[in-house]
Amino acid sequence: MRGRPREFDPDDAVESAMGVFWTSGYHATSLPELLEATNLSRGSLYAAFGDKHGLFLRALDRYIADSLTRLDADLDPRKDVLDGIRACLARYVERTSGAGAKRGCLIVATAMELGSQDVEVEQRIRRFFKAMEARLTTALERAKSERRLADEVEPSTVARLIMCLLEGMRVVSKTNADRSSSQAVVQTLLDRFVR
Amino acid sequence: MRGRPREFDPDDAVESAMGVFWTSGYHATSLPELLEATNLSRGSLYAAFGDKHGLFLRALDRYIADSLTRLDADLDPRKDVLDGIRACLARYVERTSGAGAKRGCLIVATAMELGSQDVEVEQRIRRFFKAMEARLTTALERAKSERRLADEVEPSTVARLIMCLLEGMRVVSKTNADRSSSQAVVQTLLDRFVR
DNA sequence: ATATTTTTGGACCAAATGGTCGTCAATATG
DNA sequence: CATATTGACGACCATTTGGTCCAAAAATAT
Repeated sequence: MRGRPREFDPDDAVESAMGVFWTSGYHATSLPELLEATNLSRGSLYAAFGDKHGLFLRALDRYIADSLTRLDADLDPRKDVLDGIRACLARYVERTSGAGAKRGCLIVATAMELGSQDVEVEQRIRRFFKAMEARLTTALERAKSERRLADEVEPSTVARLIMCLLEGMRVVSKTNADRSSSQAVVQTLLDRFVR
Repeated sequence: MRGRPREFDPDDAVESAMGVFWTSGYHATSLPELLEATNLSRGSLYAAFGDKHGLFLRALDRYIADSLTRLDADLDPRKDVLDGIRACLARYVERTSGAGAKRGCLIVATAMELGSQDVEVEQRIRRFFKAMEARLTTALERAKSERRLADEVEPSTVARLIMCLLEGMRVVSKTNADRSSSQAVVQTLLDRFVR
């Protein structure tokens, strides 16, 4: 290609921007903050991403992709199902304790801040939850077929229950990052639904 | 009292403001929007509430008070415990379906938007969750003493589990307000924890 | 070496932001 | 009635907002 090559890596910029949006939310993040975090000038940023909203979408997409990647790693079909589910829950327990908990979750925050006002965002959030629910459902169906899930219970319903529970933990732990109570909740859940 | 009397009811103004914050969030709500919703002039609003932040705190306090009032009504100690818990859950199912679901929950939205950056807000949110958890715990202890709660299970842990689940439902239903799945989740929960 | 293409950085902009203040109106008190 | 006190209103303000644009620089292809 002709012309002067880019001096920055767009993916790095997206990652930096993601960090700012993550800690501050969309509206509370200003252009100057974004510029400082990404080390870009206004011109470069707008040329590369269109506008603040475009950059946010990129950041959100990245966050979602990362989340699903971790989920897939935890629920790897080659592993023992229950180990996978436990790993997944354990990860959320970690994420809802200590300093990390205060940072919250970009998806949850975005769902609440823009979920019903920005169609592009709404679509992404909905897809994420659908994807997460689907992965959990698959895992639970596997558990069920191995007779390791409680009998009377439907995998898809439990999947949604777990998803809501985990996301709710992220909300509550924003102002109360108590590890042990998250731990206890997850343990109780497992006790009642799994064998 | 001396001087010209107020022409507006501050509580009405707070309620109107609450509505705007509820649908748009703190940062996305502008002064002009607040002025239109409350029918106040800038001068009056600032004289009565200090600033945008002060008005928001009042609105949040009101929302919290309303929520706890409803919770207390549902979990009325004079009623059958399980009926109370069921009523409480049913209320959340209602709130997470249809148009109302898209509006979300001011507490959850505020927790995510300001929870870790605004100490006054953080305090209020934390207190709310503590209060909600405490009420649920009390109800569940009553259920336990009546042997209507699953045996191996601890009321305080189940209380937190339910709270997280309900708040998580509010998050997920922001972009997927499917009544029947909320219904099924709640039913499954009851099936596994209650007799 | 030159022409071409693209990036860069920041000056610049209009609009919107939250917030203040002075003037006038309405009531209570003497 | 006169005065003191408070409220209402909107003009006004400094700052910040997201966004545009252009001149200079830089790097490639010819």
